[in-house]
Amino acid sequence: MDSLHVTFADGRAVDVRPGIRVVELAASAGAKNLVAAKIDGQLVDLNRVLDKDCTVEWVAPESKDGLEVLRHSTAHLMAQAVQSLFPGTQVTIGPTIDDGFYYDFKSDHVFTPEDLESIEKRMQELAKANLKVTREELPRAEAIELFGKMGEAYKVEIIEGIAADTVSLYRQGDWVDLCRGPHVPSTSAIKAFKLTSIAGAYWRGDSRNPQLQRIYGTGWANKKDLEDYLKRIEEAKLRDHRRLGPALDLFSLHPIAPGSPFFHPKGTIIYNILIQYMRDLYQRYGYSEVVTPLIYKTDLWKTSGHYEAFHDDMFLMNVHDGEYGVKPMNCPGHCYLFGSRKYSYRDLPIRFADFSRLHRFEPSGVLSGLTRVRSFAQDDAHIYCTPEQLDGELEQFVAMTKEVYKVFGFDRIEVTLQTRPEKFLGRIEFWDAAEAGLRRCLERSGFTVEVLPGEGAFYGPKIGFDFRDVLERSWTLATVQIDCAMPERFGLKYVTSDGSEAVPMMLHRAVLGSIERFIAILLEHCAGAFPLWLAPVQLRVLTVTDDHKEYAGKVVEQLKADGWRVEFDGRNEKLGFKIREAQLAKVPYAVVIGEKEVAAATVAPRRRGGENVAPLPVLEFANNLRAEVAQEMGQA
RNA sequence: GCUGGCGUAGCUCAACGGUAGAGCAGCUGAUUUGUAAUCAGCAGGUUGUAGGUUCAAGUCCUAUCGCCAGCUCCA
Repeated sequence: MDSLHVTFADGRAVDVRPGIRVVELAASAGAKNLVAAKIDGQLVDLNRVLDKDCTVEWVAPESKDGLEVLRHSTAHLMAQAVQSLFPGTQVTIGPTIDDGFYYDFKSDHVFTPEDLESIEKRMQELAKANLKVTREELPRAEAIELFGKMGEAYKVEIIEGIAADTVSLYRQGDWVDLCRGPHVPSTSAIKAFKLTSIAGAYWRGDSRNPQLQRIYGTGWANKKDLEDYLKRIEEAKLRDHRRLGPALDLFSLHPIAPGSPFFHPKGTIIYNILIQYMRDLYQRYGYSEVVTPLIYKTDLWKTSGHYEAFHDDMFLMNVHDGEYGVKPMNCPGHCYLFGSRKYSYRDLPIRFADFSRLHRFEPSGVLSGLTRVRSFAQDDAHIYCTPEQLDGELEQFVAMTKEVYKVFGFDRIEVTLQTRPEKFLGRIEFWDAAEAGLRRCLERSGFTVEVLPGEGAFYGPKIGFDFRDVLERSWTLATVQIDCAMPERFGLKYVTSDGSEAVPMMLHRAVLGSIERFIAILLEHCAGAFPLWLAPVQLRVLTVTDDHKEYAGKVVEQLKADGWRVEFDGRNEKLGFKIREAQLAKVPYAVVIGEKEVAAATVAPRRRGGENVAPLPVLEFANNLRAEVAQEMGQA
């Protein structure tokens, strides 16, 4: 065979000599500005040699694959820079992540923010030096010897874990790293990057292992994309609930109670509306709300299994006659409630809803605004049902979740199925049945699902509905979990149709998740501009001059009597100033009252954002508001 | 909890080891104003806290609390 048949992505085909390198093929095909190629669907270096008929697809730096390659190569460039500046530093792993990359190092030197600047500078020099990036393959044993000689203990450990006979190395200049690749053909292809932060990270992600130093960076195809990204991050910070919440006077945090938010009057309005919204849904979905104790003797959690698994995360206290604990979750209490009387299969399902405040002693390092707190409430409920009712209950939960998220406009949901962890309670056959039930439910739900093996709770598998905050961090809001342990541990029974006793199925579920976390995500989702039905202040009545205060006062009373949350701004200020303040406070409507409105007995509403509504009588305005709320809540 | 960074007025930020300052917010007064900032004046601080070094500490050191980024964990 003296020629190879190459087919391009656009359908064109050429015959080329065997042994041609991809980069030469690109040149002859007129393809420019490439970082890699896909041969038969597999991402490869441009220096790869062609030895058989194949299809070829070019990978531009801006493409998803291109950025992946580029960022990976940038991570290598960073590692090279770090090792040249700080001899003795060992490299470990350096993968790409969303928008960038990181590399974990073991070094006696402690990296500082100033170091990032010098590392960046060295990276730029190395990029400019246009070092050829070359791939070579080495037998496993030789690679182990090579990295062993270099003092790269972590790399040796990685290679020892690789099953293949040969491993691939990448060289650029005098620097070499173990890597699967592919990489850019030369360091000069790396044009736009920035090192962003330093953090600690455990080797292989295990806190029992040595802690490494991780340097994060972001990398892009060109300077403009980099600038755009940095700008996007800056803008996202403006939507951060930790900034917006206090600025809008919704909540605050004080060192006197770390991780335990104070909700101000305006934040409390939102808090209570969310709970009321769930209560209304509960009415429709057949839940029964209960109120249960906050503090229990620790025997409760010894029975449930939480004491052993959760001990360090609980607020415990010794009081007079023994050890008590503040509840970190509602389930054990609900089990007592369920067990306190005899239920028949005819009573099931029983759905106990509970908005109790929960306390968990989270490690100080994980506390963050409202997303990770030590004191919170959930729209929590536990469902006790027969095995036959399981699928129906799961289906109902998914329907409820979909209904809720539609109202809030949450569409970027990531659904995960989290299965049995290494440490678990209960019988394996329960777990298998439970996981099968969750899988059936998800298959019918239409969601794209990611399975996270071993990530389930210690008492059962779960489905998580995750959302991202403005900084792209993922948080679980809704969750449904099947309990494979607690009903049995608490000796729960119900009477079946044949008069015998059986252990009920138990589900844990929340739609909003923690109210605190939900408010955080909601706040960032709408950038503080809450929809009318949720806005803590829905209307602000503004006077043009003092002459209009009397009529405006009557309008305020009328609107309040009609159930609206109204503020009155009758200050001696210019209208423009008051409008500006209402706008900055993100009040949905500024209701302007001047001479014309007094004369015509109307109001002149201005929507948040600037749109003016034609003046109309107060009651008519209120009717329009009612219609707007109904539409927001999907009841129109 | 671990690693690193940061704590100055209500907020955003200044201040070489040498008298803690500005803008906004607040208060007082003037101005009576039509859809995103009227003007003037006043007040505001044990520089997170506790030690230490120094003639002198917001600045240097130690401890501690909190916050931020990430890791481990998690609604």
